[in-house]
Amino acid sequence: MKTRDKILLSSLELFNERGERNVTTNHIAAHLAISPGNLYYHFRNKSDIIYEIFLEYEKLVDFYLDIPEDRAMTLDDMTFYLESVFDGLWSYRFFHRDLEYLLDSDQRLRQDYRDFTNRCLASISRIFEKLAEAGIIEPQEEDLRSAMSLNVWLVITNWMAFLKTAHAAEESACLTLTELKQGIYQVLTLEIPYLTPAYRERVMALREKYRPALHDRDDLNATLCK
Amino acid sequence: MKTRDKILLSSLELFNERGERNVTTNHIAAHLAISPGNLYYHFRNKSDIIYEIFLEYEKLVDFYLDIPEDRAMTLDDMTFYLESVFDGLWSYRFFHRDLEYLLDSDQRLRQDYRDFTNRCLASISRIFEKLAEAGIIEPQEEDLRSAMSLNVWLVITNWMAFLKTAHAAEESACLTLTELKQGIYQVLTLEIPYLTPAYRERVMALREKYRPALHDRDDLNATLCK
DNA sequence: GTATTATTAGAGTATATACTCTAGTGAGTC
DNA sequence: GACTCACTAGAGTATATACTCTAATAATAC
Repeated sequence: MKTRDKILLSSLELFNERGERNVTTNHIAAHLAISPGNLYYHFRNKSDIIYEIFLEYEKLVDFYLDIPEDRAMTLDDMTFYLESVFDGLWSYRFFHRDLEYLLDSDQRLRQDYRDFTNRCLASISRIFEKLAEAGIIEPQEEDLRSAMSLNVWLVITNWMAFLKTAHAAEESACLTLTELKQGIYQVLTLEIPYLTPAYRERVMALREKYRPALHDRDDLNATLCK
Repeated sequence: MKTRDKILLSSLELFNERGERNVTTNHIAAHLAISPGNLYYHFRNKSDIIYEIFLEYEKLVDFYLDIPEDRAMTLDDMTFYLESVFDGLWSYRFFHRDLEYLLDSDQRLRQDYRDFTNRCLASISRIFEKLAEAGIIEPQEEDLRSAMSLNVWLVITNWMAFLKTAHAAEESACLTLTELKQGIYQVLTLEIPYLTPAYRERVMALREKYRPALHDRDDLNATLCK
């Protein structure tokens, strides 16, 4: 693997693990056992590394959220979208953590992220529309649909922060993809009132699969997360 | 005013304006025209300043979210809760921005914030319960009510981050309380399906008051925010 | 007044951080 | 063998950051 790609990979790994704020370019170089000079041969600065990682993230989510227009939408599609988006969020989880700072220090990123958000919102709204066409949810006026889409987006992008901050015993590193996907339970909660009678049972059953475990997770975590 | 209080006030002001990450103890001292030594006479370190500011924030929100148990809830109560919570969010807006980092660097804060979140969630849930008792929304099972409360919390705490990141032309400083309160529109969107026929019209009218302006706000901002 | 205590200034320190500069090395080309 | 060129090492730099230390001044108690 090329040094350049190794830098991107290690950076992402370290950022996700410790948070961008706690990872310096020297840390990245040390982690790869290369010199800082070498790192700066491949990237002009830290922002450039982050920007390239964002482009990957963007590409991934755009790929996941591609809506097929030649056929009706199924419940499986919806499940796929939810699972995928949370997968993406997990793989690039450092990003939303320090989002505001990152956008403040890179105007390119700010602009691109804005467009990205708008594309995501449009996709979510389109998914709702197609779910209605498929008779899974009741059709809604566009106004309501976009407000709902925005709420879905807010829940999705804030779910991880909630997990990491609301559970005292957990360190940041101490978070599993499974827990993250309990966010799906929250998203489906938003849909409940709009489900058609024909699909209500099936969606509720799907939602049940993601229900957070009831017991206090602290003990479990103690064993799971060293 | 005591130097100690001035430090807290200036810190909050600078944190809100520039973000905690961009404000050093030296900046705070310089802003007050006092020496760093003086600042460190009053506070052991930066974390202690942040912690005390959090305690204020916590106290304020706890005060706002006190639910009177001796009478029924009105629509005005609900409006007050929403307005107040967003006021609090505005006054201490730096806090949620760097939340994860702050909690990672101060265990007291982590524990306290966790308890704070849980109290807020309980209050939101209790508000829903009392809104149902008052015939404003349909009563719901506890399960659903707590999932809904959590969604409300996620929307509220993430609304500002959304505003600051989704609008490219806006600098962080460039955000008004009015815009922030459009978050109320989003929260009321969550309630729509649960409104009783008796109150539906009134709540929808209330919601309308917070609807975000339709036009592209960039031009307006250019004039409003220097 | 004198003693004590609270407060303040301001220079200083140890460490970290993002990034630069110079001097290479090694693989391929002619 | 001479030359090129992508790549790398590693020491070094300017600046910033959180925080400390000492000495001095103001406020208060007796």
